Amino acid sequence: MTIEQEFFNQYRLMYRPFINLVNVQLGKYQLYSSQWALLRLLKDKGPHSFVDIANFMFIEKPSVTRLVQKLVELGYVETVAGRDKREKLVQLTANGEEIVQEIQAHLKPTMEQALAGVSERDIEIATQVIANICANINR
Amino acid sequence: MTIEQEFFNQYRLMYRPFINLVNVQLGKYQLYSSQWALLRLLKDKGPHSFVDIANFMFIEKPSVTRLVQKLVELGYVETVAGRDKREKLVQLTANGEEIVQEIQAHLKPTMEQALAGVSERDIEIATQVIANICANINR
DNA sequence: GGTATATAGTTAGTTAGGCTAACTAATTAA
DNA sequence: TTAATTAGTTAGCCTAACTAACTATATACC
Repeated sequence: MTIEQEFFNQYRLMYRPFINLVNVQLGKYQLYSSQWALLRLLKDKGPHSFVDIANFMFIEKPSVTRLVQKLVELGYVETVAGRDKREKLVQLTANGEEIVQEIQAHLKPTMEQALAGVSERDIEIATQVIANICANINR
Repeated sequence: MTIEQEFFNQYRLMYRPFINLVNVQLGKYQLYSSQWALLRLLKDKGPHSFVDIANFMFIEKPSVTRLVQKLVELGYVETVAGRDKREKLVQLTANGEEIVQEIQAHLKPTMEQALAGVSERDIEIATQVIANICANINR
């Protein structure tokens, strides 16, 4: 097997165990990892329109609608008027801001344990490799 | 954001685009990436029981049943008697062996292009990082 | 200005790819 | 010989996406 195949093999193999682990931690907040990914995006980069979110997360608009609906129900995000009457911006509520911080702290030890024994340098390299692939794929 | 969070963020972000890319390539063979993962396991490591497959792929037994059913339909794998009357082993058919080789060749350029601009050394490091996380999570 | 086209978001229905619970058949331990 | 364990299956559920087709608003073209 080539090293490319080996990489993608390992990549795929890790996905389910990882998502399951995160989902267990998020259960406490009635969240799933997809919703958590959106909360993190809003926290890191501020309010976004539905289309922007779709582009950032590499998912389709209807998927964004559902994610946002659920997070609105939970009171973690809200929508406000955008640049014209069509556009809506999604942003964190005050409660959402708090919850994101809390979850981040809650997840930290789990993430650290998952990466136990891996040097910071190697984590950074792996992150960069994946970012490069993302860029290559979504060109 | 910590480097751990950054890594997992990137990791998750790449998943769908990658799987979609692979699935498009596999469409030609009426396969999805999950089925392809199983074919590759059988190719690399020979016949396995259902329980072994579940353990190797980190999925549950019923999921294995469905994967195998589909691959049997396609004529790529077959089941044979195992060590006792309960156990069944899954193995590639002659046709399956051929198809795996063909698909591997077909996927190669796509995989190489996805990893364009990434050094072999970094790919290996990234693979090792992910393997370590897998080991940490599934302990 | 009026019509065609494009854009933002929604709704409805489908899919991949998992899961758990509960089952049967065969095996092993008490 | 009876109870517990193990291998695989069936049925039904769930997440997290997808496409197609829709409404409402905005822009471009003649």
